[in-house]
Amino acid sequence: MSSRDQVPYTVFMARWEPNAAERLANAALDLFAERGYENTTVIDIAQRAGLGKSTFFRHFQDKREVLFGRGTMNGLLAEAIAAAPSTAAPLEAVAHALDAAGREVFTSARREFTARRQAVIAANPELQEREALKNLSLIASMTDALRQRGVPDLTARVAAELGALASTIAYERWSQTTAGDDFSEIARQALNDVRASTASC
Amino acid sequence: MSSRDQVPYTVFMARWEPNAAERLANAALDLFAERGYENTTVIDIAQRAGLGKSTFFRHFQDKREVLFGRGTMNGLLAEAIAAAPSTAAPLEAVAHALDAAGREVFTSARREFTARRQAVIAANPELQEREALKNLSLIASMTDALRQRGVPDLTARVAAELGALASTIAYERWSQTTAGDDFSEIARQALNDVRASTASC
DNA sequence: AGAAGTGATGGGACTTGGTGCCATCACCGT
DNA sequence: ACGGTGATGGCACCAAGTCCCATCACTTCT
Repeated sequence: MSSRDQVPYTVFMARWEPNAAERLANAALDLFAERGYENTTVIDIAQRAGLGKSTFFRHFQDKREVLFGRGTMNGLLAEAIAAAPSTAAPLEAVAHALDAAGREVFTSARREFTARRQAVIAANPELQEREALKNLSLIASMTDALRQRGVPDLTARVAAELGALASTIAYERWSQTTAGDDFSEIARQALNDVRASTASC
Repeated sequence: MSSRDQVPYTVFMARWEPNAAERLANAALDLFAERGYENTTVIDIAQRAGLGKSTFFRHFQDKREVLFGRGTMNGLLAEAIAAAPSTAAPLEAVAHALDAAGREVFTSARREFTARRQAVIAANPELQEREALKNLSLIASMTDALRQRGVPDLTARVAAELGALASTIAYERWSQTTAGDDFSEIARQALNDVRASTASC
C-alpha cells in the first residue's frame, strides 16, 4: 500500500485497464500450462490478471469456459455454409466452412497459442468434457445451416458429422506440421480423405 | 437412537443392506426426475438411499457419474466388433456391435428406465457434457477394435463415427416408438440409412 | 467364547467452484 | 461541482469433492 504511492499509477492499476476478459484468458492459459488446470485456483487466475474472483465470473460462466472464449465458431461456420453457392453439394458447403475456419480462426499467427491451449485440454478430463460439448454444438450449427439449404435431415447430420471429423483430423495434422502450412489446405485434404474412407466401409 | 431400538432392525438398517451403488443410482434418478438435477444435493441422494455423503463418493467419482453407471458399453462394443467374422466389412462389424448393444443394454425391459434417464440428461448441460465425453470414449473403443481387425486408421475412425451416429439416431427412434420394437432392428435400419446418406454428400 | 482383522460406512473438517448482494471506484455528461 | 453509469472488489453463503479417522457388522483365528 505505502509503496504503491511511490511509483507510477499505471503499474499497479490493472483494475481499470481494458481487455479484462483477454487478460484473464491469458493468465489462465499461462497458469494451466505451468502448474496444471487442477492446481490452479480461479483466484490465482484473477490475481495474475490483476483482478478479483467476482470479475472472473462476470466474464466467464465457469472456470473451464475461460479456455473456450467467445464461441464465435458456430456463427462463422453457419454463415460460411449459408454463403456457399446453392449448387454446392452438402459436403462442399462444409468444405467452405472449414475454409473459413482456416482463414479466421486457425491462422498461422495463432498456431502456437492454439497448440498450448490444446495441450492443456488434452491433460484434463474436465476440459475434454467441455470441448466435447462445444463440438456437439458445432455439429448442431452445421446441421441446421445445411437443413436451411434444403438438405434432407439425415444427410445434413451425416455431412456435419463428417465435416467435424475432418476438422478434427485436419487440426491434428496442422498442429504437427513444423512448417507454416495453411489449415484450409490441410482441411480440404482431410475432408477428401474422409470422403474416400466412407467408400471403403 | 432410542427409537431405533424399539422397532425391527432391518427397517432402519439401510446401512448394511447390499447394492449400495444401485440404491444410490435409483435414488438419484428419482430425485433428478422429481426436482431436477440442480435442485438435488448429493446429500439428498445419499439420504434417500439410507446412506451418507461419504459413501456416495466412494461408489461414484462425482455427482454426474451416478447416471452413467458401470461403463460396460465400451467392452461390449469392442468385443462384438472383435467377434464379427473376419470377412465382415468395417461397417458390418459395427452393425454387430449395435446388435449386441440392443441385446444387452437397450432391452425392452430397460426401455422406460432409459427414457427417464435420457429425459434427465436432456434437461441439464452438465450431464450432456458427461454424455458427450462417454460418447467420445465409445467411439475411441470402436476405432481401436476396428484397427485390431486390420482396418486402416482413417477408415476405422470414419466407421466408428458413423456407427455412433447411427446409434444415436436409432436411440431417438427407439425411444419414440410406443410399441415394443427391437432396438437391434431399428439400429440396423438406421445404419443403412446413414450409409445411404453418405452417398448423397 | 473371545480376540484380532477386514471392509464398508458415517461424519466432520477443509478446500474450491460458483452465486448473490452491496459498497466502491473511475469515467462521462451536465 | 454534481449525479449517473458501468465495471469492479469483497464478503457471505451453498454445494461439490477430498481427507482422515472413528465406528460398525461380519469373519477368522486362537
